[in-house]
Amino acid sequence: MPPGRRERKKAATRQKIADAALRLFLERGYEAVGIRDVAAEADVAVTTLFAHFASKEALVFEQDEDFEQRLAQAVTGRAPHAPLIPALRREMHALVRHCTADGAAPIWRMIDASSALREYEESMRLRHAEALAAAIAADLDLALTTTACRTIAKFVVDAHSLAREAADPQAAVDEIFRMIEAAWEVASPARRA
Amino acid sequence: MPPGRRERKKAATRQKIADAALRLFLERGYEAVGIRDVAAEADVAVTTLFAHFASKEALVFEQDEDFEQRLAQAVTGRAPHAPLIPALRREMHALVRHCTADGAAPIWRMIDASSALREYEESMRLRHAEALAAAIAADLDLALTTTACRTIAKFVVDAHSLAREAADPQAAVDEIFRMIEAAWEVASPARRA
DNA sequence: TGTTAAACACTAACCGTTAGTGTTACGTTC
DNA sequence: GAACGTAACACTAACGGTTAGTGTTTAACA
Repeated sequence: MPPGRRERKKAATRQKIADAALRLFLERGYEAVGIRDVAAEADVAVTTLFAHFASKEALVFEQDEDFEQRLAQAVTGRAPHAPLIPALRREMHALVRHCTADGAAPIWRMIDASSALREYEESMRLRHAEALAAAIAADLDLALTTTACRTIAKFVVDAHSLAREAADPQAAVDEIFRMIEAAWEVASPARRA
Repeated sequence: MPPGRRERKKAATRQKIADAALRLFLERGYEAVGIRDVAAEADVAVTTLFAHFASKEALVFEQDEDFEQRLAQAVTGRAPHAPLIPALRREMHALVRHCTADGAAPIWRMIDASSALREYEESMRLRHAEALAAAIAADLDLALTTTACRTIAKFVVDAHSLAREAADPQAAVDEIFRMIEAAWEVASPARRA
C-alpha cells in the first residue's frame, strides 16, 4: 500500500515547515525567530505548525526518532550471539560522525548557543535511554537487573553528547566505550560468546 | 560579620515564596498553580518572585546548589590519598537517602508527575556533572583525559536519578557504583593507593 | 455519492517571563 | 545623624510559546 495523496501532502507540509524553520533559525538565530515568523514563512497557520511539531525546539531536532530507533535497532538487529556493546559502539560511531559532518556544523553551533535547545536535547536523551533500556532488557531476557539495563542504556546515550563535545569525537567514542564495556562486564554475571 | 537586617529580610522573602509555592503545588498540583497564584499567596509581586527564583521550576528545586556543592566537596574534601569513587559513592548514598526519606515522597511524586519538572531536573544534572567534572579534573591534575573526567562525572550524576527510581534505591547505588568503579579502573592508567 | 475523519485556518486567549519605571528601606559615609 | 547610593520590592504592560474553541476544506472509503 503506497502512501496516499493525503499522507504525501501531510509529509510535504511538515517538511515545508521544517525547512522554513531551519532557514530562518540559521539566518537570524534561534531566539530571534518567533513561531509566528516560522508559520508565516512556511505559509501555514500557527496551529498547523503545532499539529506537526510539539514545540519550537522540536523544529530543530526533527529526526530525533531516527536516533532512538537506530540505537534500538543496533541491539535487536545484530547478528545472533554478537556481543552487545561493540554493536552499540559501531552505531554510536555512525551517529556521531553524522552529527559532526561538515554540513551539520552550523546547526550544532546554533544548538550549543541556545540553552533552551540544549535542555531539550537533554530531555530527548531521557526518552532515548528509556527506549534503549527496554530494548536491552528484552534482548537479554532477564540476564540483567532492571537497574543494570537502565544504567548501561544511560551511559551509552551519554556517550553521544560527551563525544560530540570532545576535540576528537571519534576517538572519544572509543574511549568512552572502553569504560562502558568495563561497566558492562561487571554488571553481567553471565558470559557472552 | 553577621548578616544584616537587609540580608535577613531578603532570605525571609525567599523562604516565604518557596513555602507558599510548595504548599500550593502540593495542594493543587504543580501545573494547576500559576506564578501569579504563588506570588499572591506569598504576598509579593510577580517580579519579586522572579528576582529570587529564575523560573517556576526553580521553586521546586530550591536547594539544588547543595547537591552540586556536596558532590564537589566529596571530591575535594576527602582525606589525602583516599580513593575517589568510594568517596563519591558514600556521598551519593547520603543524597539518595535524603530524597527518598518519608517527608520527601510527596514532592518527588509531584516531580515525577510533571514533564516540565523532570526536564528541569535533567538540565540541572548537566550543570552538576560539569561542576563535578571540573572538581575531578582539578583533583587529579591531568592524570585523566578531559573526556574521561566528564564521562565519570556524568555517570556519577546519572546514578542519582537511576537509584531514585529503583525499587531499592540504596542497593541500586551500590550496584551502579560497582559499574562506575569498573569504568574508572579502565580510564585511569595510574594506580591509586 | 455520501459519510467520516483528518488536515488546516482563524481568533482569542493562557501562562511563564521580562522590560520599564518607580518607591521604599537598608547600609554607608561624611 | 544627615545625606547618598544601592538593593529589594511593587506595578503595569507587554512579549512569545502554546492551546482551546470553532469552522472549513479535502481525501479516503463505504
